[in-house]
Amino acid sequence: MDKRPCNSQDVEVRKGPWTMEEDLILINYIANHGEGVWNSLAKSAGLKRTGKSCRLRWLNYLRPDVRRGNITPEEQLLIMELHAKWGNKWSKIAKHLPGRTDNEIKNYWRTRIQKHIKQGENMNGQGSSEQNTDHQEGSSSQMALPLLVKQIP
DNA sequence: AATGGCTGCAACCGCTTACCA
DNA sequence: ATGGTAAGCGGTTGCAGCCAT
Repeated sequence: MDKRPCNSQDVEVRKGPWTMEEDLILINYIANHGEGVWNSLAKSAGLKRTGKSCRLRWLNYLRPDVRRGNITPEEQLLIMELHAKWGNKWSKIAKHLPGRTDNEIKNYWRTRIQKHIKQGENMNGQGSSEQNTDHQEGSSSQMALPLLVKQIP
């Protein structure tokens, strides 16, 4: 993948944060034509973005059914249960949380839950090595689960 | 009021998987 | 059966905003 641009016309590829104008172009284009092959979609819509970038933006932010922020305690519990079961299979987990994206769940896990698990482990005085912070921690996250539900507002 | 550190989120990168000719 | 292409996925990074000093 990630081949060179096949013609010299599309030299300019924008990166970084999306502007409101770009968002609108993408939303309108998909509203009129639907999702398709992302690379050609990006071109046809006149966006100077890669198809990959368009897809990510659409799935994680622009889709009408995306719910943002305010992860409920129920969702949090579910995330933890599913993570204990499957590990870092974020997209799989996201499928069980309607309106939530894998990126959001991943971020939520890494920034909040993981931190609390570490704190919990430290409180146990184990000081256990940091190797098991990720998918190996299935068991430890399960143990920390009740603690977390109380701790996270 | 200024500033330095921390946190959380959006977006990118690189690898893997699925599909098609 | 094989090679090429697009999509999907997970990990990582950059940066804006917040908070403590």
